[in-house]
Amino acid sequence: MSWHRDSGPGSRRGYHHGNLREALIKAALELIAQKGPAGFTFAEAARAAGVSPAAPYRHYRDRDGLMADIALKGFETFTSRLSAAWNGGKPDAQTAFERLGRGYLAFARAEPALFSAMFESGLSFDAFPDVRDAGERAFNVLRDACAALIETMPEEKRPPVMMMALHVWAQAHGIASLFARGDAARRPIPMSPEDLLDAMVLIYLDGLGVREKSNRPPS
Amino acid sequence: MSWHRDSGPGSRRGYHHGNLREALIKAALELIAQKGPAGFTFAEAARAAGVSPAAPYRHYRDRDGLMADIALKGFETFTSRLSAAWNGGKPDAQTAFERLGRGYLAFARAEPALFSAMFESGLSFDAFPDVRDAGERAFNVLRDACAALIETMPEEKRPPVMMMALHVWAQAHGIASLFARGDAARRPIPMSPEDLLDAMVLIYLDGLGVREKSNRPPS
DNA sequence: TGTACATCAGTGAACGCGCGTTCACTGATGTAC
DNA sequence: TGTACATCAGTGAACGCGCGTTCACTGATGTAC
Repeated sequence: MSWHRDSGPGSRRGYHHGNLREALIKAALELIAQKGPAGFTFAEAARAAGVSPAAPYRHYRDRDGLMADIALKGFETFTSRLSAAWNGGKPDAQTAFERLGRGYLAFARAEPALFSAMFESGLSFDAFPDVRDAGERAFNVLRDACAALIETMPEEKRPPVMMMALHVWAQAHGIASLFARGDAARRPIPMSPEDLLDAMVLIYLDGLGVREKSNRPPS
Repeated sequence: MSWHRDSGPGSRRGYHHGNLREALIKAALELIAQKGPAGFTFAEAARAAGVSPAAPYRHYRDRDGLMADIALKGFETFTSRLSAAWNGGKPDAQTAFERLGRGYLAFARAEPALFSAMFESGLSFDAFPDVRDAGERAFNVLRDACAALIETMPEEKRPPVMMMALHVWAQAHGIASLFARGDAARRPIPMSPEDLLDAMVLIYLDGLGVREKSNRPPS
């Protein structure tokens, strides 16, 4: 996956762009960041990539095809960021779990354009099954982390993994999309979204009985 | 707030529409429901309302003005639905609280167009302060319910109202926007969103210590 | 190593279309007297 | 009760614009022999 054959400032590109797909994605992301998930057109992305309006048709069926590719790459990036945050559950599951939540928010803040392409672009998952699959792989990082955390619990108190994973997803997603996103739709609150999520997850884990009572700090 | 002076099937309307604002909103909502929050144009809404493309300018500055009015009405409806669900905390705070959560999901499912206009239209709250205010009134229903629930707790265990309200909002909103919305962006899960939210909130309340241990059913 | 050829990935001109917006206008309604 | 007039809420024609999409084309690249 190389950039322009002859990249670098001041270089001339020839008849072939060399990396139009990536250039279109990059252009679309910048436009989304400026104007929201509906804020770009096929022609505009082509113009921003320095290419004729017909060129994108060599790579994408239509605007939705480009959008789906963006969402796909978004979920892939998301998966790797979440995996890195979880880091195999080291040094212990609870610490890593907290990092995972912060990783979710960090992504929403750092990549608002990807975030809205993934969750708010209105793409049909049926039309783009590979996007759905990529989304599931991201979810699996959360689910595996929940499974690891559940492993540390006494057997008779263990909740269903799927339920807990969906709960944690909804919590992180709720905070991210209401308070932590890096765009104009963020609602201001008098505390950091990270602290808010941390507190919520800790209370939730207490409710599950993950932490021993003796470990609970006074609230 | 009347409908057409001469409403009813087969009736003729005169030169004046009589209720163009409401007709435009209704048309826009139908278009949003079909094609997402970006899925209508000013001209299209006018056409759907049976009026010339210049007519909407008598009522709205531009498309965003109409969108903001939709979001405003959405928040007002949302507020009254949530209030009705809470119903003054009767017969007891916990029961009413559960109803409140279900009310949140019911709104997302029944009014996906309003929901996305309110939360995903990309409107700037700074440009439309009355929309922000209406959103805050909806939030206040949640906050007041949390305050009432906190009242039932022993004094030394009471969490900050604002924190709890934001937690509950994020939980309900996360479930609603991921799993309960009434449009194509809903993700299928192997249980009802209502049960999922109920379980999450109960676990969260357990974590807070709202319920006595003796009352906890075996998980 | 050279050459012929297939394929790939662009061009640029063209088209029909619908949108946003404006304008002078006009029909309908409300009100002062 | 009638009349004159101000105001409101529409019309419809017009405009420039950018979009999506197509088409025949062509420059660049890869490969078989």
